[in-house]
Amino acid sequence: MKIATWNVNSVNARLHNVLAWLEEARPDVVLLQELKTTEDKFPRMEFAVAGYDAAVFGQKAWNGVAILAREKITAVEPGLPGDATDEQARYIEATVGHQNGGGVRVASLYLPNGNPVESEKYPYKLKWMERLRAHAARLLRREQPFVLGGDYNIIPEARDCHDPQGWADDALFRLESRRKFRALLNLGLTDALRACNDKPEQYTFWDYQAGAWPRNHGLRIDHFLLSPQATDLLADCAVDPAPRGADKASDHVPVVLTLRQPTKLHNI
DNA sequence: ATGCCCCCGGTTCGGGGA
Repeated sequence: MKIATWNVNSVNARLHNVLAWLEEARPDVVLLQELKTTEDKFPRMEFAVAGYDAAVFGQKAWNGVAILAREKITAVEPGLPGDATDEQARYIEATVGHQNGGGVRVASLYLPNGNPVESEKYPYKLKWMERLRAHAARLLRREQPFVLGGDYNIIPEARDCHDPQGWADDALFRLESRRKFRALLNLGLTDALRACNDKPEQYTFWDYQAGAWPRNHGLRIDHFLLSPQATDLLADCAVDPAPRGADKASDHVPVVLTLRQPTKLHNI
């Protein structure tokens, strides 16, 4: 099963880029972030024609997350638990396939940016990360495969940034943010890319400004975190930088996770 | 130190992104 995550920076502005990539990469599941539209304006029909069912948690102009899948999507839960007053559409979770026979629980998440750090946006980011940790802890008690994929807005380590010193005080890289990310890993979750690939410059984002893409001034901020049961199925995880070079590109590129079928485990 | 670029809503500029 191929699962991709991609912050598309407006699903309607990016529709042709996304459809072209789906046809080429043919993932089974796609976790989308930054839809920048409401559910009624989501291009559901265009994705259906391409072979994908969709679960959408949208919002006018900002945020918005979705799950696309070739298989049936069930048990959809929009919103991250832990704060009934949170109106930002940044989390959607669902089951793809049959949970008891090769299916997997997946979440598409768009973690708050948190800049500027002296504003109320930074404590909102940190609290959101605490809510994510509490929710992940509950999911772990099910002892089943799950995948938390999305734009985490966290640079985990210096090798994941073109200029670590320049980003030292930024909400994406300051120690307080990275400590919260490590707390997620410390639950027993696995950063899938780093389980497969130890190389630097595995960037997933390049700013539109200042020639960041041609200069390769990137960040690795889009991640897949896997439960132990999903990690046991991990076959591969890799960034696909090619879409960043297209016309009208998103500033993020897809990360692709490949899981083995769980039934294969019985033959080991 | 700031803006560069790109998207949205809603009008030709402001807010937000990272």
